[in-house]
Amino acid sequence: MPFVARRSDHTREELQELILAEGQRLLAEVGYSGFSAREVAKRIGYSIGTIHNVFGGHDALLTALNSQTFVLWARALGEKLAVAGPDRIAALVEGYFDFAEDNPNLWMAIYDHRLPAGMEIPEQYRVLRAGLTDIVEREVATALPGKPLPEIEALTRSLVATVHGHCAFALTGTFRLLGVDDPRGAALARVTEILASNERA
Amino acid sequence: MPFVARRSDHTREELQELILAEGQRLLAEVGYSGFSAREVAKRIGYSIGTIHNVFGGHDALLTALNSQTFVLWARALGEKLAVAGPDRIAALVEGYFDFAEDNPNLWMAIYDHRLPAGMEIPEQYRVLRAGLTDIVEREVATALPGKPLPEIEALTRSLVATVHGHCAFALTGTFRLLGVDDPRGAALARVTEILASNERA
DNA sequence: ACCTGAACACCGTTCAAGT
DNA sequence: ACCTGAACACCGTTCAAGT
Repeated sequence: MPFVARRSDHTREELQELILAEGQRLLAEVGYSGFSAREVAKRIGYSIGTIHNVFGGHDALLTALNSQTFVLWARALGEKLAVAGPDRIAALVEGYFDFAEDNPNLWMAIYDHRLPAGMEIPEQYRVLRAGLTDIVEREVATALPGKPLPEIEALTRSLVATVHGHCAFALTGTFRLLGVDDPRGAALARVTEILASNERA
Repeated sequence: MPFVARRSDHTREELQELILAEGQRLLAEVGYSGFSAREVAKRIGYSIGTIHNVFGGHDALLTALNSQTFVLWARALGEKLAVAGPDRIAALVEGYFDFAEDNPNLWMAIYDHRLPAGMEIPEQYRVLRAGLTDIVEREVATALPGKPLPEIEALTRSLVATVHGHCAFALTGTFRLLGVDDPRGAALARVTEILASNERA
C-alpha cells in the first residue's frame, strides 16, 4: 500500500495533533537525546517530509512539544493548588517536583532543547511559559502582602530558579553524586527561608 | 600520504592530550549539540577509529572533556578567592557566574551530557566534581561557625543548586524570556538570605 | 495542493584489513 | 599492537516527482 500522495486520511489539523500526540509519547519514552522526527513519522505511518511540511523543522517540532508540556505542567500545578492546605507555597514546590519526577523526559526536554540563535520564539510558547510563572506569582503575592509588584515579579522568578536548580540536580543525578538524599526537602527549606527574609520589608 | 597504520607520530599519552585539547576547543566553539568526535579526528589528522581506541566512545570522551572543565572551573574559583575581600561567599557567586559566562558552551556541556544509565562514573570525574563542592563547603563552614558538619554539607549542596538554577536560567535565556535583568544579583541576594537564616541556629 | 521518498550531508560505532 | 577507513545504522533537511 505504498506511494500515495495527497492521501486525505487526515486533515492538516488532525495530522498536526497526530504528530504532537505521538511525538509526546516518543519524547516521554526516549528523552530528548533519543528523540527523532523520523521515528515519529514511522509510528504514525507518514513520511519524513510530511513532518517538515506541517511543522517546518526539528526545532519547531520540539518547541511545539515543549509547549504541550507547559500545558500539562500548568494543569498539574492547578490541581495541586485546588486541593492544597494552608501552605500553598509548599504545594507549589511539591507540585513542581511531582511533575518533573512523573515526567522526567518531558520536563528535561524543556531545558535540553535550545532554540537556535536566529529563530524567534513562537508567541504561544512565550505565553504558556509566562502563564506558568504567573501561577507562582499569584501565590508569592498572597504570601507577601504589601510587597510592591515589581519586587514580587523579580522574587518569583528567583524562587522558580531556586527550585529549578534543586529539581534539575535531582533529576540529572548531580545530587545523588554529591550525596544529597532529600532534594525536595532542601528546595522547600530554601524557599521558606527566602520568603521569611522577604516578609519583613 | 594516506594509509599509515601504527604511525608513531605521537605516543598514546600525547594522542590523548591532543584529542582533549582539540575537543575542548571544538566544544567551546560549537557547544554540546554541535560537537562531534569525527570533527575532532579530522582536525587533529587522525581517523575516527582512533578516538574510539583512545577513549572508548562518545560518552567517555565527553566525560573526559567535562572533567577538564571542572579543573578549569576550580582554578578560576581559586583565583577569585585569592583576591577576594571579606565577603568570600559573594566572591564565589561572582566566580560561578563569571566562569559560566566566560565559557558558556563548556559550562552548559557539563549539564547537557548525561551518562547512560548503565555506565559507571569514572573516579576522576567524581573526585574533580566533589572537589568543586569542597571549595564552596569550606567557605560555607567559615561563614557559619559552630554549625554541625552534616548540616554544612547539606546546606552547601543546596546553595550550589540555588546558584546553579539562577545561572542556568541566565545562560539558556529563560530569565531573559521572563524579563529578569539581573540574574547574578538575584542569586547573591538569595544566598545571602539563606545564609542569614541559617546563622541563628 | 499535498505527500512521498530518494538524495545529501552529516552522526557514532564496529571491525576486517593493513603495517 | 596500533591505526585506518569502509560499512552499518542512524540523523535532519531538501526537493524533484508523483497524484
